[in-house]
Amino acid sequence: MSHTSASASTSRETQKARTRCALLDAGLRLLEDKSLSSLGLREVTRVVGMAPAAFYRHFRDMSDLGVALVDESLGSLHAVVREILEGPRDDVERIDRTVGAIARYVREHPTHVRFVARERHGGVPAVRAAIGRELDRFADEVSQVLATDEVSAGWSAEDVRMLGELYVDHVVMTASAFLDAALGEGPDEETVARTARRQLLLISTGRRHWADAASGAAGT
Amino acid sequence: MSHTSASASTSRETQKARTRCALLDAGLRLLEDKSLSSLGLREVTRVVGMAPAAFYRHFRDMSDLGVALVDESLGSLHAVVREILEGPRDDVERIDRTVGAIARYVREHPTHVRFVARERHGGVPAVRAAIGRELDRFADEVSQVLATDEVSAGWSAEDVRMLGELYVDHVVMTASAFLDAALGEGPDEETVARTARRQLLLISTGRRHWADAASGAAGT
DNA sequence: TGTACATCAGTGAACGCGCGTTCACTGATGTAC
DNA sequence: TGTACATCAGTGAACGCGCGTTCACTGATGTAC
Repeated sequence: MSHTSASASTSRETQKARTRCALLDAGLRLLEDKSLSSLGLREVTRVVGMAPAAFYRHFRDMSDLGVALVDESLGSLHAVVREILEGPRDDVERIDRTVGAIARYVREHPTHVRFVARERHGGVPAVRAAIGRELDRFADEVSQVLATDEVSAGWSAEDVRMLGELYVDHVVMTASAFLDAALGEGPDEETVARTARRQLLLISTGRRHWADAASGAAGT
Repeated sequence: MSHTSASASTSRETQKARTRCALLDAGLRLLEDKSLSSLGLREVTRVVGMAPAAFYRHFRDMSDLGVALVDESLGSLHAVVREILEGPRDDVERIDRTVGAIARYVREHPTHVRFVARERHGGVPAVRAAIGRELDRFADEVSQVLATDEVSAGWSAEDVRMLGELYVDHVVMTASAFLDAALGEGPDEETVARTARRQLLLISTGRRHWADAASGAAGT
């Protein structure tokens, strides 16, 4: 056995976890005004206050640290998505809840949101892939719940999925807009919220009347 | 006068323009697999085959070159947007035209699309601002045309604008999805096109029935 | 047309700097008995 | 409990390298007369 007791982590293990966390925090902070591909290993260790070589005890390279940041960022968002989906299904109420939850999430985790928005199409393939995979899982989850709504009766699986993707993309756009608002770029928070609510309402309206349109243009 | 004739450019001027263009081309090519903030001045001049110092005859720094690339990229997209907006207004036809035009644009200018998608939230403030400004202009243009559609009768200016933004955001998302398809990441081109068409159809449907929904939730 | 001068895109050498990675090491923590 | 050994997170010095920027320069092109 490598442990003194069954589940308690040794002080060496916890210390290592603490350092790893410090590296992730420092990375995220530095990524506020630059992209991952231009962030240096030495910059990160300098902020943490450790020797550059120690970095390799935790990550293979910066791209590896980036993937860890994706897990951290989109993991915390997962709880928010669940919260939105589990509430009552009334259109307007669900929209208010969604936009409110996004606004709060951005306010509480601005650096995570910034990181994901920036690296989603960024220059580090492994990180791009990790983000794409997570967002895909969100679309799955959303689609699954949407499928059980009354208004989705008779919808093809493909149509439900395209709606789920539309919602997920819209959430990402809105989060990014809230972030700009928080930084004084673009419209203020209340304007972003109002626009987002109206856009979601419009999508909901389309959804309610989908049967008419879809039958007319089936198969396109 | 600084010219021999009134409007013909001297061979010195044309040569300078050619070199500038070569720098932009080289930059765009190199930006296929990295982001602007990690692209070096020496990398660009090396590809063009000139001394690093000559770079300064054309751009103050890489961020300056980036802004020039934004103008080039979104300038060429402007023609496409006009083309879409000027055709017939029938829903399905306009949707087909839109998705087709995006697919063609991405096929013809993949590097420009990649660049804009990547730098829209990238680490270079001046470039981010330039892209934001251009996309805002697109939203203006789109909104202006949407406002004259029959179905927009009675819409507030704010609602028309939020719809315009929804369309522009959707175009950017779709372009980015087409690009991934072209590179073998994610679903193939035809799947992307079908999804995009259905999503636009859903938005159109919502638009046609907006009067009902908007009156019920006015002011939110 | 010819000549003398001005302009300026591009050169090439030099600079100081911070980078990623390697290596043998230290010393605290954990393990075996 | 005490002792001898193993593990391994973190150190600090060293390396070669490519970077952005500067500078005085060259020589083709353009201008004035």
